Amino acid sequence: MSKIKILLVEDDPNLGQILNEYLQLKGYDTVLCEDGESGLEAFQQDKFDFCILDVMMPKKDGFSLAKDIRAMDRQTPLIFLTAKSMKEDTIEGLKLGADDYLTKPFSMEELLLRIKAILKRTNSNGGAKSGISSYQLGDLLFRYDKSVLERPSGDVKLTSRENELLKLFCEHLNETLDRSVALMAIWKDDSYFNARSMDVYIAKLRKYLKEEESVHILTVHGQGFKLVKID
Amino acid sequence: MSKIKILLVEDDPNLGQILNEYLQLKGYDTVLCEDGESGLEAFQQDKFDFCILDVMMPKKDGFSLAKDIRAMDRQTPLIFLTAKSMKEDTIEGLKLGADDYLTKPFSMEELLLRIKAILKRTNSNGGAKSGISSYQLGDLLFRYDKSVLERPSGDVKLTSRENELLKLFCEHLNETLDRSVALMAIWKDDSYFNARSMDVYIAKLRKYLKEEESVHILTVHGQGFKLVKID
DNA sequence: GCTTAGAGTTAAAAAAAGTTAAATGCTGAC
DNA sequence: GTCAGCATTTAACTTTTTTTAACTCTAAGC
Repeated sequence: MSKIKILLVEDDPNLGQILNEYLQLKGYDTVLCEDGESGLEAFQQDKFDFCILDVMMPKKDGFSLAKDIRAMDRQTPLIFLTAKSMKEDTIEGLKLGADDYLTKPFSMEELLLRIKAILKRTNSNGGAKSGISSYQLGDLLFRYDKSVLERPSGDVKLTSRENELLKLFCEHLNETLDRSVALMAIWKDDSYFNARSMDVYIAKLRKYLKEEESVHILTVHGQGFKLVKID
Repeated sequence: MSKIKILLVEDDPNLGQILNEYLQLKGYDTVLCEDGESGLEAFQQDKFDFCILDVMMPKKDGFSLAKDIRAMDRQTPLIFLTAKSMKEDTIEGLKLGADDYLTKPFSMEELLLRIKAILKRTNSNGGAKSGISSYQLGDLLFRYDKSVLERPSGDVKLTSRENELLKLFCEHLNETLDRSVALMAIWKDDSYFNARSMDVYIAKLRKYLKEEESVHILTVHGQGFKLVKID
């Protein structure tokens, strides 16, 4: 089993340094970023098993960063560090899908305990580390783990782009998925050509989903797409 | 617009009584239940716009009740009342989909503020999570979820602007919808050109609705438009 | 009744998305 | 290493959606 990889985003160089060294000492693989923007870049570049985000940071605060991370990925555990015990912040943070919350000052042991508790929980109850791995879409069953879309008329083997894109849609079921979010999540780069490439994949997915009446990808012009399931 | 209906579940008779009277005084329609089980029955019986649940209760605690409510209904706002500031509880509760959290003792004003804030938020961000996804307009059925207006003479596929605008009208049925409100809601920017663009869409919607005699978009000169349905 | 700002109508321009196929890139078998 | 086969990107072209513009009509104030 390889090392658990943690993204640590903390603007205070002292604290950041200390946390970073401590976590590495404890056997984690860490990446330390000094602000929200570089944190986002790092998250797009690599796969992480855990995120620790400071709330107050220059360029992009922790909540904003969490929102972007959550748009790309729904399950990576995420905890916030904050200066004061602000109830409003706690609630905001937790609604963004945080798993926990630490108020400064906190002890290293406390942080470690929280991390372990969360990893234990997410690893055990989800089976695999990567959360949900299959989605029911009417009569279709999308098996992300197997890259297959099981249909009454016959299964379709999905390519990795198709697979990732459909998963992203499933994670955002009935919500608009912004073009840029999808592009950054899958292509790691929001550019004209990648956008056109995505359009091609949208067409492919539509073709695969065509036989299921209750499921549609509809386009939100100028913004993105929405996978809609009607119950 | 009718009164907002709140389900209040609180086992302490004193606090329950006080909250109930206060909320009614403030113009809400309330139903008070003394335990989780009767709370669940009440929720099954009626439609509510808001739920306030005590966490510690006999028969069925607030979390269990919340879970049951969420199983039936994903969007009705829901806040918890709890005796102590227990972080674990807060997190559990928010993961069940709570919108907020109040620690006893709290002031009536605080409760009221939270309720208003949440209602405002959930009403405004309509987009993805808003409950209703289809509207009956005489013989026409507007299916927001599918972006389709179903008419006896044949269905019309709506573009995303048409879809959003018609939904906004349906949400404001028989009320004047201000130009600026619609522009901000859909175009995110209240400017001359967007206003003219909207006028073009008004014309399109009128054309689509023409065959249904009982439904009209009428203009309120200098202010906005009003979707009127005659029963 | 005249004036004017707001709204209605229509069509063209511009931007975004859909479609299809060819070009390119990648991977694994040989 | 080379080649076949598939995945992905690029490209050219089409269609749809949205915006802009020009012109007309109407309501409200004077």
